[in-house]
Amino acid sequence: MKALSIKDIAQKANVSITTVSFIINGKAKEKSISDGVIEKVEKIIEESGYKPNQIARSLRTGNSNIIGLIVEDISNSFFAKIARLIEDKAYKRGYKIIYSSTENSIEKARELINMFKSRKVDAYIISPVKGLEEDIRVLINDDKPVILFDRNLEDIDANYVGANHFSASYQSIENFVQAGKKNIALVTTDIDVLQITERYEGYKKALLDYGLPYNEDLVLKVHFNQDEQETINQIKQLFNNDKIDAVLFATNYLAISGLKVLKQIRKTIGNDFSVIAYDDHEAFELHTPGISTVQQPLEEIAETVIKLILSQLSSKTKLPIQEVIIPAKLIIRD
Amino acid sequence: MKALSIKDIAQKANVSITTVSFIINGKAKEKSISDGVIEKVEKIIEESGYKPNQIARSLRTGNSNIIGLIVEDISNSFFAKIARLIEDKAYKRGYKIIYSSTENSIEKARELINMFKSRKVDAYIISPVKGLEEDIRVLINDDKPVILFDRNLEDIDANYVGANHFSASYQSIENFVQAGKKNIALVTTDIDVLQITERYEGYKKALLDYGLPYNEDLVLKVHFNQDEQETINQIKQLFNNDKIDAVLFATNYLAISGLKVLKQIRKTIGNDFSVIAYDDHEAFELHTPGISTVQQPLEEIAETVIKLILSQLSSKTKLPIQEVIIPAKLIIRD
DNA sequence: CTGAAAGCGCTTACAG
DNA sequence: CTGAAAGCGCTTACAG
Repeated sequence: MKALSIKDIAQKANVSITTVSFIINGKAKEKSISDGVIEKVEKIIEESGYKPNQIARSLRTGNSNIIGLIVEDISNSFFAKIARLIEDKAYKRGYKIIYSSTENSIEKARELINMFKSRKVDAYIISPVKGLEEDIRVLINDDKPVILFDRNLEDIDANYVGANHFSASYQSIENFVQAGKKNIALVTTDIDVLQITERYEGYKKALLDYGLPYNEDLVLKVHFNQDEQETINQIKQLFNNDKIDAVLFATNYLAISGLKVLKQIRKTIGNDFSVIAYDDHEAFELHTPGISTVQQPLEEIAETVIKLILSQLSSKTKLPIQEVIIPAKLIIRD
Repeated sequence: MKALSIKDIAQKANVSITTVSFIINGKAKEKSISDGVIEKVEKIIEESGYKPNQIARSLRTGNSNIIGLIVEDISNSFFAKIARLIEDKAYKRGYKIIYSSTENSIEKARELINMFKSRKVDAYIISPVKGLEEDIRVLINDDKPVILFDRNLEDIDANYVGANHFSASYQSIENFVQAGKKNIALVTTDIDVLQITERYEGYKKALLDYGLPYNEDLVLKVHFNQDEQETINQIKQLFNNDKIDAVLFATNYLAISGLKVLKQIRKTIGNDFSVIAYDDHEAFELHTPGISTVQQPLEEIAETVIKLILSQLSSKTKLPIQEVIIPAKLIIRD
């Protein structure tokens, strides 16, 4: 059973495929097709269940009504939630999203961009890895709308939407200091991307401003791709230092590993030991006591990304580059 | 800057596009192209960075090397994890995955199938909603490989991979009974899909087998699409009944709502009150005390799905329908 | 050993 | 008010 084509519809209606095409694309009025013909063709399309072949349309027009979304890991709840919000919003505007995970690998990211390119996606939303600058530049030179989100790249002039990681991290430390904490640890990763280094800078700057010494022994940078067990071991070792009275986890999955450690070594979170996690997670609200978190405004990020993409998609001329920095919110729980 | 086409490569190499096409598709030997020509063309392709236009290829061949994955909600960690595993495995075999969420709406599911159809995906992996039977039947009649997973549909003969929900639910209740529980509650949803009704049936059968009465007041069926606050209120009301000494939550998000209630009403989980949650979640391991869960073997489900899809994709003839039921595991924590 | 040509299903500039 | 025809970039049956 072969699918119907525009030719079949044209034959059934006794008109040319040109006429059918105009009607399908809402250009009937503009091309002054008579009302009778419009009605007849629409009825036949309706009855036959004909759906235009999008592949053929893409080949001809060079676009696809598809936006490519590249994230680090779709199974991370931060990305899963952002993806879902972006999908919803794009869908309402007639765009579909296809997404894929880079797993923080340049090669995989590059392959994904190539795949999207050869599928002629109309625009790219990318949570990039370092080293991808050149590939992104090529897309931009090609006049493809590109929005980076979550993490920016230093050597590139691209649209960007993300939270103010430096200031969120700074505020977290400030909060600890005001509660009288003296030995504040940071658990972060060794990936060299801005949204992580900014959290580190915020940590350092806050210590400096409040006259606390920076102590290397209190900073743990775990290797990005390592086993969780390895991470757990390293955190356990860090927590051997019982001077530590507060800790900021730079990502939600590090915080989860950290909480597992605390459970294992039976250290309780309370007045003597405070925790803040970067990026919320359902486990944090449920935890006893509740875990304070830095919350990025997911809804606002998704909305801004889609708005920027759509305005670029509908604009004939190249729009100026925009960087939108959205404040993150510190939620204190106990 | 227009992208290169096969024509450009043919011109540069002074051969026909037929020759280039054969070389790209690894048919050079079979078509006995001379080694010199192969080398020359491959060098030009390499140097120019030429990538074949997949859209054109799809239009011509009618397939796409893309598998469509339709889930209920990609931001649910069960689906996010399955999606990621399937993506990895498919990727290694040269297939890309595009995924999208139905949000349990027949209309959205139907639109997604149509979108995938018009994009000529090669195969479908679907976590279906009831009412989609006819649409799925059309795909199967069209000789498209289709695998349902997580939940099966009653009136349809399709390949299926999923956990044994009845027996997992039965075992959970058995576990409660053996611990001496008498008033075991069930919190589930009102969606009418097999994987949910089977959990309900398992609950009832276990009570029956162990001589416990079935008490309607102990079963809460919350409405699928309602606000979480509403769910929380209903669970709170259920827990007013302080005879209840154990509760099985039929999904992980219901369990999360339930744990929030327990925290609010300051009821502690322990000897007097036991909890089991269906589908694991990071929050459960971290919870104090740890929450026992029914774990579906994600890895095995993903692997089986991909295997079935690939064997259908590579088989010329229609393969017999297979239903693979994989046991779920009850993990007891405290 | 290699190529000319048809055709996949559309859109659109041009013609009348 | 409507249609014939070119062309998007490929693959492949056929011919030599």
